Amino acid sequence: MTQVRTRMAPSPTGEMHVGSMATLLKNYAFAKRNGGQFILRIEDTDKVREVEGGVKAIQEIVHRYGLDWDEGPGKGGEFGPYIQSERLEIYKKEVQTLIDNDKAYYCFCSKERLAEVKEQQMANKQAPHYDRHCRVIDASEAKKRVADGEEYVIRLKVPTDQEITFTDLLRGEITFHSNLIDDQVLLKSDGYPTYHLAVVIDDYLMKITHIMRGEEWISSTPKHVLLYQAFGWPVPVFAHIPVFLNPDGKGKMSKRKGMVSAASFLDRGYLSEAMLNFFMILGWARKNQEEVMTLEDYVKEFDPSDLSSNSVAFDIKKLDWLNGVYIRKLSPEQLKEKITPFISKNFPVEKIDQVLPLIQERLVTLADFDQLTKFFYGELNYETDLLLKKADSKELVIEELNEVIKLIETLSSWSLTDLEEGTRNLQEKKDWHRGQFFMMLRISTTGEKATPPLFETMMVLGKDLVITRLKEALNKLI
RNA sequence: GGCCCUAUCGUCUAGCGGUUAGGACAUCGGGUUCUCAUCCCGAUAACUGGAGUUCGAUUCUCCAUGGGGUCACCA
Repeated sequence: MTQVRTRMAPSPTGEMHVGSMATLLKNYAFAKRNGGQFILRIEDTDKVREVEGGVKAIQEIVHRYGLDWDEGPGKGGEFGPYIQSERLEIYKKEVQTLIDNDKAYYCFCSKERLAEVKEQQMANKQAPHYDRHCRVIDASEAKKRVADGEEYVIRLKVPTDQEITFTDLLRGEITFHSNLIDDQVLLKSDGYPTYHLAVVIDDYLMKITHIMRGEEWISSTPKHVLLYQAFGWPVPVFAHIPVFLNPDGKGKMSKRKGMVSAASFLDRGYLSEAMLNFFMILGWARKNQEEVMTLEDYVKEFDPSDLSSNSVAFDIKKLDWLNGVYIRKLSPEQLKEKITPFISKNFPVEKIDQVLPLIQERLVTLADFDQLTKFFYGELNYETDLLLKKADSKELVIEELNEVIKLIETLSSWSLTDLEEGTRNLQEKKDWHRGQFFMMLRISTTGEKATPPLFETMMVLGKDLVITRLKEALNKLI
């Protein structure tokens, strides 16, 4: 049994998409499950679209998700370098063997001519494709034109009238007809390889056994198969993973419909563990049907052939639920550490240890912290009418407030039991409507209709602040 | 539009010829409770359609329809 080796090969052209991270997870898990290696390779062959710091950002986001690679940038490995722009000589050498074996040819067509051809084809309602204008150029003539310094690209000489079949782990055999395949550019005029050339060469040289990538690559896979054949290399196992659809189930998940970068979810208060768990259960279910699972569980069970071959909607509601599950699992120390970046500058830090337990089960994302705690500091701003809710009269509320203030001022100690017992006794003795009374207190001390339990909240606020706010409420009424 | 992939509740799925078609999220009820949340209980809700194959099709085959992907010197 040969060693399982998987890889993820992102390009540094922008922030990594959640779909890419989900695919990366699958590659990671499958390699780990089989005791193999997971390789990270940077596909930076598009110098036009590359963004500054992109290579570094890729490594960072993988680490932020709690994952790592066995070989790749920053790690090394015996099949390096793992950054394609550092492998240009390899591609040039390999593509030359293709030329020598008549599997590829030089093309001198200008971009203008290509555009014209395309326009013509569109006008005739034909599918746009390269018209193979340069395919017939004699090899020696081509060599001469290259030597003369004429600009060129190298194209794949796609065979005619041939069926190209490959096996996809999720779907079985997939067949394309070669006549429908374009003579793909392999080497660009700037000397860089295209994705198609580089991916085949690198996957072979890096001994990748299983190629798990997005479904959007299915239609270019026959080109890759042709290349493997042209090189005389064995074809690896393919597993094309379904794409994420927008939460509404319409169309491939895209920037147009919201934030899609893997980093943005973390920045919005989703836990990496919840994100990973979410990726796990989108399009796959473990044997016992349980949905909350650890990376370890997943690695033990994940098999790409069990993946659903249908594209799946990115259901934010389910993610929210999972995130809540993971937040509730956090120890006080873990929660404090993870939520720190989301704490407002105005929040009184000395109260954090008291506040966190009160809001933990109420957090959907870590970013909810502000909304849930803003009444612990700063001015309250609520409609006076709220104080009167369900009350028979304004006078009653005024009486209630006066009595509670008196009670709190004479409390022997500021303790939860004293405060709660005293207040409850007062309510019972006076026979005030319970719901009305407690809601009125909640509004006057927090300005909110929904808060953590009232007495715990008042304890955290402190005696002075509670009295101040009760008096402010009173003032609003008189 | 051509080519390729695909089709079970609103969503993610289990099912791999015979099931009261199961679970999770969401939704809606109810309970616990000072509100919200948590937690517990319950309910609504699905095999896209049509031909075959078969004693029998959600399950196998074909067609239609729907959905998705892809058609660059981008990955």
